[in-house]
Parts: sequence; C-alpha cells; structure tokens
Amino acid sequence: MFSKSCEYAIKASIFIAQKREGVQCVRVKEIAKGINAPEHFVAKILQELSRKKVISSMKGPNGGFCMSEAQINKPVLDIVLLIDGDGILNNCVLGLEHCSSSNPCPMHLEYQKIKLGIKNMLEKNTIRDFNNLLVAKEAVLFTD
Amino acid sequence: MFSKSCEYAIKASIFIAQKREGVQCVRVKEIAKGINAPEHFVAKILQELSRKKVISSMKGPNGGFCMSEAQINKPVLDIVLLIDGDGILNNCVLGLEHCSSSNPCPMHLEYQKIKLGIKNMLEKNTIRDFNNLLVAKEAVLFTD
DNA sequence: ATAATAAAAGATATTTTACTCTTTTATTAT
DNA sequence: ATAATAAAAGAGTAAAATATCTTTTATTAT
Ligand code: SF4
Ligand code: SF4
Repeated sequence: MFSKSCEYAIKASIFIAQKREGVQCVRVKEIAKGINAPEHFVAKILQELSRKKVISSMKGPNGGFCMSEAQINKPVLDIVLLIDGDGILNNCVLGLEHCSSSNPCPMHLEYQKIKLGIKNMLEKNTIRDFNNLLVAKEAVLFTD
Repeated sequence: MFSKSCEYAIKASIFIAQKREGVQCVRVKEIAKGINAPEHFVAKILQELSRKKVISSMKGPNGGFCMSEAQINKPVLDIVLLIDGDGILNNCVLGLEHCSSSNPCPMHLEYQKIKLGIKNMLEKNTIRDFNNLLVAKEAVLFTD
C-alpha cells in the first residue's frame, strides 16, 4: 500500500507530534528508535518533509525535528502525497496506463469504492487524530 | 497494491477466460500482446499458475494455456494469494510486524474497513465476473 | 573564539522487483 | 521416425527500493 519510506514518514510524524512538549525538538536518533526504523534512512526522509514544510527542523545542540500546531493538524494525506505521490488515489489496480471511466479495466467499478475509502481515511484524519490514540494508549508505533 | 507479477497474473487469467472458446488453448505470445505485458515475464508467471492448478497448460502444437469452467469460476483472491501471498489481507498499513487488535497501530481502526473492502472485492468476484464485463464490452484489459 | 551537537547532503552498498535471453522437454502433425 | 511447435526451466541483466556510511554545514553552549 505505502512504500517503506512513506510508512516511516507517517510514523515519524506521529512520533514527533507525540514527543514534542512545547517547542522542544526531538532528535532523529530518538525518532528512529521510537518507530523501530533505520536512523539514516529516516533522517533522509525527515529532511525531505522538512524541506517541504510538513515538519520543522533545527540544527545544533537542542536541535532536532519538531512540528507546529498547524503542522500537526494537517491530514495524513499531505505526507503520503509528498513521499509516494498521488498514485494511491489515481493509479489503476491492474496497472492500465491511460484508462478512463468510459474505458475502464474490469475491476474498476469494484476498486473505485476502495480508492474512495482510502482517500477518505487519509484526508479526514490528521496527524493529531492518530497521535491522540497514542496518547490515550489505545495504539502503539512500535512492536517487537 | 499488487505487484506487477500479480497484475499480469490477473489480467492474463481474464484474457485466457475470454479468448478460450471450447477447450482451445491460447499461446503466451497472444496473451502477452493482449494484456500489453513482456512475453517471457508472463510466461514465467503463467507457469506458476499452471503448476498450482489455477490455470491449465498444454505443450506442443495447438498447445498453450487454458482454463476449465471450474477454474474460471474461482475468486480472484486465489490468484492474488498465490502470487503476492496474504500480505494484502493481513499486513499492517504502517508495517508493524507483531501487532494485534489489542495493541494496534494508530491507523488500525480506520484501515480495518479498507482491508475488509479489499478482501470482499477479491473473494466475491470471480475471474468470470470480470470477464463478463469484458465480453459485454464494458471494460478493457489494454490501453495505450 | 572554540568545541560540541545535530541536521543536511552526498556517496556507496544491498536487496528486491522486474524483465530478458537461452536451452530443454513434451506434444503433435506429417 | 522426423520436424515443428509451444510450454518449462534456468541463467542472467536491469532498474528500483531500501539501507548504510561519510563528510559538510548550521547552531549553541562554554
Ligand atoms: S478503470 Fe479504474 S481500476 Fe481500472 S485501470 Fe482505470 S483507474 Fe484503475
Ligand atoms: S493494528 Fe491493524 S493497521 Fe495497525 S499494524 Fe496491526 S494490522 Fe496493521
């Protein structure tokens, strides 16, 4: 469904939202540990999220990654679009390249419903929504 | 969503179901052309489907791949499970490895609905169902 | 100013997925 | 029997995704 990069991006964002108290930053090392992902790999992903203003970053001591209230309130879709592109919303289940509703693949009608569900899930839910479950201890970001 | 192999497997199966009149076989070359896929790649995939009895095959002149009525009436899920495994039904959106409903990831509740939809789509629809749309010219397997 | 810290950037390595090419085996028509 | 046909099998290549390692740059505390 998502690329590994995208999974890490979502989990990292939720982790930052959760850890951050006030305006304090959280370091990649801690993030990587908290979501059980390779440190330098998530670093690269977070750099991109930062460049695109989905999260914020600070260099030097006490530096790290953080998110503003506004950033935490963004839908998860924003992250997905940034990392994986819009394929999940637009691509075909069967990989047809130039299909249309007037010339659909056999699975189109059935798959449309799924795609709508996915779109809904990703744009109705914010980083905060998923973070809330974490804070309420109704969910985790890490198992082993 | 599906691997390329799986996309080809589904499209090829529908193509065989559609082309096959009586017990006649259809050659890989024709199949590959009909679904716009690399010939030797689909050959390999079809060999596996054949080994696992999801389709049938015959060597020599007039040989090729074909499907029995029973095979055509199987749900598309059978093909997916064979090629991609059950990941699509069981894996986590966020890639947690040992999660459970009692220790779910933040997206679990939302994602459960999607997964159920996918499962439904794949087990309620047979190769025949999708082939019917093709025969009725309400769908295509190939665009360019 | 200096040293320590942590992200940014870039280069390299590994693994998985996708695809191609060649040889072998089974079947059939002549 | 023989030649033609088409799948089966196997080896090899290419590209993309994932992961690691190293160097540079910005920030801050001393
Ligand atoms: S018709 Fe719909 S499901 Fe089919 S290829 Fe196009 S977008 Fe995908
Ligand atoms: S709880 Fe559900 S969505 Fe989350 S990782 Fe497990 S299966 Fe996936």
